[in-house]
Amino acid sequence: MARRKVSNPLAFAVLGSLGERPMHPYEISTMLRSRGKDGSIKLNYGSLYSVVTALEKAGFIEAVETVREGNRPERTIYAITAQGRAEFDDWLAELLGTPEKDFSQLEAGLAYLPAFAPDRVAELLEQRAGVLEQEIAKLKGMHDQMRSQQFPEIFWIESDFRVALLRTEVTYARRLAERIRTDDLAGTEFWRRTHELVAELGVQPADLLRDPVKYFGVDFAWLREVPPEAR
Amino acid sequence: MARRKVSNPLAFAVLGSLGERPMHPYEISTMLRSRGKDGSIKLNYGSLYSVVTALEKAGFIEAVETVREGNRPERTIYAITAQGRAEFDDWLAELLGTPEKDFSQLEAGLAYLPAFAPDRVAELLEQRAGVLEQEIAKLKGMHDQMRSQQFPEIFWIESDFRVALLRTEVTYARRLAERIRTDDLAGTEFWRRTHELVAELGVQPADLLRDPVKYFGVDFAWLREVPPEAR
DNA sequence: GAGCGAATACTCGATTTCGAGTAATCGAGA
DNA sequence: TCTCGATTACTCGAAATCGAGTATTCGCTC
Repeated sequence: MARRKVSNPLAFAVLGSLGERPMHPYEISTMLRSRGKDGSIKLNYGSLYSVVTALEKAGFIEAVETVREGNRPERTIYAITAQGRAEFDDWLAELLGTPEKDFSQLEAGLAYLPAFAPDRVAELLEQRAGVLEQEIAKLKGMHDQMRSQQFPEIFWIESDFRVALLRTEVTYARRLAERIRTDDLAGTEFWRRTHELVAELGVQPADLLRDPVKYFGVDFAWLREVPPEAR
Repeated sequence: MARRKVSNPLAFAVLGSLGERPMHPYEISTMLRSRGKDGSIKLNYGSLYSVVTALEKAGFIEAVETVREGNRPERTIYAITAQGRAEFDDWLAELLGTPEKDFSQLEAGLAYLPAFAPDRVAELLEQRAGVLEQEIAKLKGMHDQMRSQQFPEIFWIESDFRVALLRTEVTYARRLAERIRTDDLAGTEFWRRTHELVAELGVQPADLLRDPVKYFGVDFAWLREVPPEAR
């Protein structure tokens, strides 16, 4: 069985919301949106309702009332249980205290950099940096406004952290693009040459590495260190 | 229909791997592991085989051969198709050039900070920072070794980026813990007091905000700016 | 040469996740 | 008063995800 009975982060948000007061699912979703928490925790309706059902089955929340207004669908109001509070407590402690691997899309892309020619990569990275900068500016605008309203920082600290991550990404992307363009990145010449040869001779990159002396005029020491299964 | 026919990042890695040469699925998995790409792209067997099937159905890869060695299960060897190459190309360009929102667990945790008392939060954040520092040290050790072998940096750049992200997280966590402890974070006193009152009086946090003058002796200007659905 | 742990190469089915679709109501303007 | 877009409140089924389980073989030691 999975570590948590309901492991979707949205379930964590549901527990957190119901910890404040009983609500019906749709109300949880609007509250999350209006507080901007949907920027930190992925919210979608399909997941919301299935997660609520799962939390109920696990005994973390319970239906306390169903009301019907006019001809609208019934709204079931849920409240958190004692086990639910314990689960939320444990979960928050884990989220804060125990880092678990996040997978970022840029990381995935970087893992396959050699597939593109250096200049193409540099261009794309600069494009990314530009978009991210706009995103940062937007967030900073919101922060300035909240700060000017004396709105306590704890209520939007996650967004501030987000800015820190985005800044790191922008800086990294810009810097990497620069290093690629100036051949400062160790091995860029080899990388560049590989793509030239592939374009000129129509061979596969793997062929080039099978006979480096022929194609590059040198034997790469590091090639000998690569275990066969990574070839 | 989803933007991509097969959207799991592992599918991207499969396309990237088969772009080098034809392989059978298990071989892809061992190669990803030995190259450490499984640190950047989540790899698990269940997903691997279903993703390979989906890629085949979409025409991005095709079975070229099935071999059987001894009594072992048959291994089906797949190769990438022209459409598959186009898809990989498009996908990599998107991963690099177009940022898409990543959700980090710390961000999710920070979104619910007010639920814990300030000191508890500071403690957990410092615990997190400690663990992350070990992780960073491990990665840096690997990088030093690869650098000393002259192993081209493009082949492990994603891991270097990972270190940049982890560093940001450590710095942020340490700094935030410090700001909480020293009441430098705007609103920390209010936050601290809230938890004291909840502990002393046994009331709900929401009740305190319903009559701030009574509990805090002041009226919070920012409270009036909070729209009712965020209450 | 028997025993055993690691590696090989998957399979399976139970959850989870998703997001488009639906259907009613409300409010603003023509 | 009629219309039309936005909001409310959810449903549904297809697709994705997962990770534990299985069965074989290899290499090593005792």
